[in-house]
Amino acid sequence: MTRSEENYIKTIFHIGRQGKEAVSTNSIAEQMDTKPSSVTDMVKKLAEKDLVNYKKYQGVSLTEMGNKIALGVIRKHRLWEVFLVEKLDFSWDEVHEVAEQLEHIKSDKLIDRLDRLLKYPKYDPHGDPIPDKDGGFEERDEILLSEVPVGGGGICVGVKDSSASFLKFLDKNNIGLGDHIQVLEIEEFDGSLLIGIGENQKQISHQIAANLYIKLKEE
Amino acid sequence: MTRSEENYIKTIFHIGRQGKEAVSTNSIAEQMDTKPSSVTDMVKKLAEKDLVNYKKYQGVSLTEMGNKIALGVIRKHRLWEVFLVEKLDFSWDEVHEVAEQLEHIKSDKLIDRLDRLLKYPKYDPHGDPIPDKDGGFEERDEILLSEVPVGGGGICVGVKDSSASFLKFLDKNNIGLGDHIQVLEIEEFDGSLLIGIGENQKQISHQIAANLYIKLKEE
DNA sequence: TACTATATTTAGTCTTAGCTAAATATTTGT
DNA sequence: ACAAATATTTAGCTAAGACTAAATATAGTA
Repeated sequence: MTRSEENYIKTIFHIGRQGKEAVSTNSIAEQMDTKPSSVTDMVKKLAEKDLVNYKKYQGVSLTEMGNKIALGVIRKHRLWEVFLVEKLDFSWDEVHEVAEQLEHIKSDKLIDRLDRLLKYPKYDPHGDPIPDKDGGFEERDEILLSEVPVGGGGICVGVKDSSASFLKFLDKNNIGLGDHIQVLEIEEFDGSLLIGIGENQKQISHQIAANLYIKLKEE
Repeated sequence: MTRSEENYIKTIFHIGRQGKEAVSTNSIAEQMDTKPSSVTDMVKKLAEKDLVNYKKYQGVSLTEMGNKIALGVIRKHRLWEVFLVEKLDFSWDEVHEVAEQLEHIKSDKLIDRLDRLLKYPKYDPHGDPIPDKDGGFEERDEILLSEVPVGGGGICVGVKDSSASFLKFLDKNNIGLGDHIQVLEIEEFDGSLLIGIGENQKQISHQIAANLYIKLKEE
């Protein structure tokens, strides 16, 4: 697997939920900041290797094998992110770029030992689950804060958008994973929310709420 | 800098002592397991970028800039080796391959923080010095065990050959960095040595001795 | 349903970094 | 000093992965 092949596989996985859905040539091109024609070329090559299912004009999905590879790359990416935050004191908005490089390092031993060093973490710094060695996923039952009705609330467990700008915004506003959040009011006009977070109250836009994952309080 | 360019620069540095000496096209090709014609191509490209001094048929040396880049790559390589051994329990014969990949990761912050995590090590697991951020080297006054006269001795501080096979041999024979070694006899016939190592005595070939660096006991 | 807009693929080109074979320099040995 | 051996460079080819422009398929709408 070349670096480039791995990146295509990973992107196909991310766009079609877990690579099961067929995704369009254009969506891949857009996501990877490349041209549709380049995507077609690569997709043909991946189809040759039985990593994707591809029929002209019908979109692409991952095969069993392709899925395994995607999960492997994602596992590496997320473990490195944990490493960068836990061991090297990176902030959660700084890790992505570097992890994009580190995820392509080839060494099973390296990644197993890294996993051990980090004490087998289940989630990365953005709350995304880390696949285990066999590609097993721990899906959480979480919903977006924008879906929580007035009066409801829970623990903030993840972000949907993990762009640096969003993460920096959260830092600036003292919103982080593990925080207890309650929805106090929803503004009819623009969908903005008044939330209780810890001891404080805050007004946040609908867009913010639509990018925070909440685990509802049990029972 | 592409990965390939970095590897050429690094090789030129290693062959000509610190890149000062002009090295031949063929020696680069041999070291990198590639063809002389490929070396010529790349060397021209590096000369364009002012990273090497190159005159047709006269060999190659590093410029100031080329030297800086070489030291940066070597710094990264050796720091990663320390990380693999210290934090992930790799053995010293396993680190090279993985470090060859890790040395090309681009992030100043990453390498500075890694340095800090490892407590600013001065030497890698094979006893080779780690350049500091500005390319500063701490050269040790060390000599090869094969150069030590009968009766002399000191501390084993490094290996010249760091191939996996040699390092495994040393492990098998309980010879490691930090060991105190004394030369008791040198066999005329084949140059093999009888050495005292800790409490024990051992017979080793000239070839082994010619690949162990010794720091002579002071005064 | 037919026409138009959009999505996708094909064909041909470029760059990087390799290669082989042939040409040319340099070095060495007598 | 000159021929033979060796080292190096040049020329032309290849594969991966990208691009542009042109061709073709699909989808949306009147």
